[in-house]
Amino acid sequence: MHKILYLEDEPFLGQVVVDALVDNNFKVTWAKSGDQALKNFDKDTFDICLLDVMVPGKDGHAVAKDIRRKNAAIPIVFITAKSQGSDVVEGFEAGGTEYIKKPFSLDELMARINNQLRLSTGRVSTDEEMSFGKFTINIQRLRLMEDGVETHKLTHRECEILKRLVESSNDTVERKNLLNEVWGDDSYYNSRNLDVYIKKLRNYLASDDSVEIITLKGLGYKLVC
Amino acid sequence: MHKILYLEDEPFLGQVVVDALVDNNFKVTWAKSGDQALKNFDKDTFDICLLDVMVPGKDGHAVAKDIRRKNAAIPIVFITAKSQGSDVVEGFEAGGTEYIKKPFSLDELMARINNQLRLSTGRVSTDEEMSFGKFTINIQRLRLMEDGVETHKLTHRECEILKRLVESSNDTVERKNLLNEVWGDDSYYNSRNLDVYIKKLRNYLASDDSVEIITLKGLGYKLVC
DNA sequence: GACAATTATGGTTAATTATGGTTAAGGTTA
DNA sequence: TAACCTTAACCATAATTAACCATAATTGTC
Repeated sequence: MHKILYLEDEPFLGQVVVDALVDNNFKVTWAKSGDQALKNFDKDTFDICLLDVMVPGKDGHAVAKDIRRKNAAIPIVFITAKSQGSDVVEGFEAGGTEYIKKPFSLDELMARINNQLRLSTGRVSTDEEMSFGKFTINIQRLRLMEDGVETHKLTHRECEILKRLVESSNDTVERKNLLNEVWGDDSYYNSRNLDVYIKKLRNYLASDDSVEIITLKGLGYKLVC
Repeated sequence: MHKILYLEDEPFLGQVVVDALVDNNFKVTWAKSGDQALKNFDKDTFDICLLDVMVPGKDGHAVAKDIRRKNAAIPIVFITAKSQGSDVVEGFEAGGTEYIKKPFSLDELMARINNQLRLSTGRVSTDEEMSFGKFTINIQRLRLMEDGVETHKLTHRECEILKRLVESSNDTVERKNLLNEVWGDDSYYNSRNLDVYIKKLRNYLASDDSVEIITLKGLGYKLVC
């Protein structure tokens, strides 16, 4: 989960953006003035800043300059109503890394923020792989391999669940946690759904006796290997 | 890649413009005085000159006259704060082929420079390019290259979608975001339409096994490489 | 505490629904 | 007209829901 510092004085727009950010799994600190933004920046650590330029008092550009002095690397995204070139230039001078003009769609906003985060964290791809028993799963490509040979393509649900079990291998994964992480809620139907996926995964893993998904009835599952 | 000679004495603006030029694939020589610009012009060969008129000492117009004497064809673009007609006339007399008034946006600047290059050499050059696996896409020219060799022309839609996937490579692009960004709405028909484009892109990318467009059913796509 | 009765939970398989894949036929526009 | 985009029709598969079965956990009774 990424932490974002958001500077916006308009309550309506601010609430809409905050909601969108939260939906997209950000931890949001919403500052309503430049001074408040800087105070928050000192108190906590953030992954990215989203600053509206036109706020009363210390504006977004001024805030950015201060932030940039303290942190040379953090991505700073500006929101502006002005669409003049000079404003963009000023923004880049202030240390901004991206610019969004009002009006913007929430999708566009999220795309730009994610893009900046990716750029800042280094865009290394690293095929993420995890091994257990004679199996290896490739998270990026949704593949299950046995002794290095691909045996199954996984669907993204299958992969999510298996990944979660492997992460905690030889340790219990609580059913309700699994449900909440994969589906976002632990309703009855999703619970039945999970049963179906566990069955599928057990079939995939049947060829290695040393690997088992153990049921802890009333609690959860444990992948032993 | 085109070589550009840039005369500018203001360090802030200069750095912003240099960064933008580099981002757009130019090799930049940044001179901070008229004399230095002329020295550089003699030492190297350039495809275009970008001269701020108002610099101390030998100004942009004077530099242009000298350059024009040595090279009758090279495009010269002036940057000026003055917006008076007389200044423009003087610029053209000095051999300038284009004029940009401060304040300007970087987009506008790039557009004018590209325009001049196109006029002078018959081909554009900023060429925003993105690479992944053994592929490179050229956004302006709508080309897909494999190991530097053009293999496909892309249509506008194909390019937009591929660009979006590459921007977020190894990360999920949600279907609804993709639809909203490319078509502006995520109606049923556009959704079927997207399927068709994904199919086309997969065909284009089939020759490199390390590059894949992964489907996350119910969620979106992910280009892994 | 032993035991069956009951209940809760998960297993298994199949049916249903939603989503995406594929190919081709219409439209549009330069 | 050719290139491109959109729509359509049909197919394939993933995700979900349903129905029924099995068993562990709990409860009640002696």
